[in-house]
Amino acid sequence: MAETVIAEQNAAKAKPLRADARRNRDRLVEIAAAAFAERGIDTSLEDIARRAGVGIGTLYRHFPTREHLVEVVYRREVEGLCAAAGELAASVPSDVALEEWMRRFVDYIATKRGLAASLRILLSANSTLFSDTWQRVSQALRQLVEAAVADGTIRSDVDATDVLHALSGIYSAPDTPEWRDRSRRLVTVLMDGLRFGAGSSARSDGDRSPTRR
Amino acid sequence: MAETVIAEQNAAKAKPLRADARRNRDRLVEIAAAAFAERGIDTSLEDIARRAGVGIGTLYRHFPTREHLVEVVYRREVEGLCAAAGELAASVPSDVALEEWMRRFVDYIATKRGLAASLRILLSANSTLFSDTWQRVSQALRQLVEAAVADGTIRSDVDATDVLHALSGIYSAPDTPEWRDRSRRLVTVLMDGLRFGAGSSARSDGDRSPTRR
DNA sequence: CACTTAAACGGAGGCGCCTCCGTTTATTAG
DNA sequence: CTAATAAACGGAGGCGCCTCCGTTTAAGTG
Repeated sequence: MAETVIAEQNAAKAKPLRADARRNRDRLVEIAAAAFAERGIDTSLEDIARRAGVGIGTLYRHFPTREHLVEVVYRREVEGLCAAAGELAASVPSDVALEEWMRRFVDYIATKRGLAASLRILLSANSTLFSDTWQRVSQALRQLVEAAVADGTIRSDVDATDVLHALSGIYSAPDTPEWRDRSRRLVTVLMDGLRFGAGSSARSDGDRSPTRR
Repeated sequence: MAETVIAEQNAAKAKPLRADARRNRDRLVEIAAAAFAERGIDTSLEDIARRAGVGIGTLYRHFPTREHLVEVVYRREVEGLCAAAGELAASVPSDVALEEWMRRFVDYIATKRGLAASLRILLSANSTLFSDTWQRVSQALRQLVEAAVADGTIRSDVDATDVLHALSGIYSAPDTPEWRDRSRRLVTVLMDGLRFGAGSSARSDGDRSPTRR
């Protein structure tokens, strides 16, 4: 029990996987992600298989244990969040990209709140998973912060680590009903502070920061 | 999931429990202790009920969750170990009592080795349980050490904390096949060291310490 | 195409979990 | 001793877990 889950095979290695297998696997992960988010990490696997329209045997062939499935879903979500950093950076001004990404980060954590206990167990039983995802998130944030500093849209006397520390309060905050709103407000405050000492350029949107909600 | 298990109701409080109920409960704990030791913490609860000659419903009435049952068994065993300290102290010379108790401690840990992972989860999910048992064990050890120091059967420049530290290496040692023997040998070495600087009296058994197996 | 076969599928079945509730029994009052 | 009753019993039943294996199918081969 609680043995470390093997890291997901990074594409193209070992076996290409048959077309139907790939399809079923992807569908399972998708349905599972929705199910976990909606009904918690203890959702019936049989139910997930049913919803995905495959037999329970198929689910177990792809994911030998519940933990395997949870890990894959978790990694996929973290990956999605981090990939959004690149897309945002490419489509909106750097400070807006940073702000929007932090909001999504809050939303992401919000969906994980209910799973806290179970996730903690998973993460402590699988330290690779923990460090992998933490590293990935840091990297995404660094990309955004450095771009914004380079553009002069936020002050230059901060770095990604500072922002990460500022954000980390979000983790430790108690799980109250107003948690999400409070956290989003904190992001706004943080961004105002970051923009405050920014270089001369990029201040065209003088009304964005004070926006509430 | 993983909610803290309520501390066992200390005798005589709340409800005296009907005779048959008390009997069944005791029997369940006893059988469960054997089953956990023998087949691991994941043993089927149905099987435990079966062996105890009661219905599964009875088991669940007494122990609403698997964790409740495990906790009670665990506390009972720690209690037994610690109670042995008093008995030993009353029946054999103080240094022998200390030595024998440490051997039992090693044996006790040995039976818990296989359960390490599950126990860690239980202990981290229930900090009261952890501190309670740790405190209880320390107290038993202190009783023995102080008696032996007072008798002059072991050196007087050590205290229970020192011995506890010396013993704690046992916890961290890797779980190899020869673990038990090595640990027992360490206890012997430790005792020799403790006796070495002892007061004049109690050296009648000059051949006990060097004994190997 | 037809054929082959390794790969993938899926569900029946066995087992354990846990709840619910009709039945039995220890205990107390008379 | 008998009756009353609260407490305890215990197992059937519903559900989920997971394995095993007979059936189906995608993807090469001639």
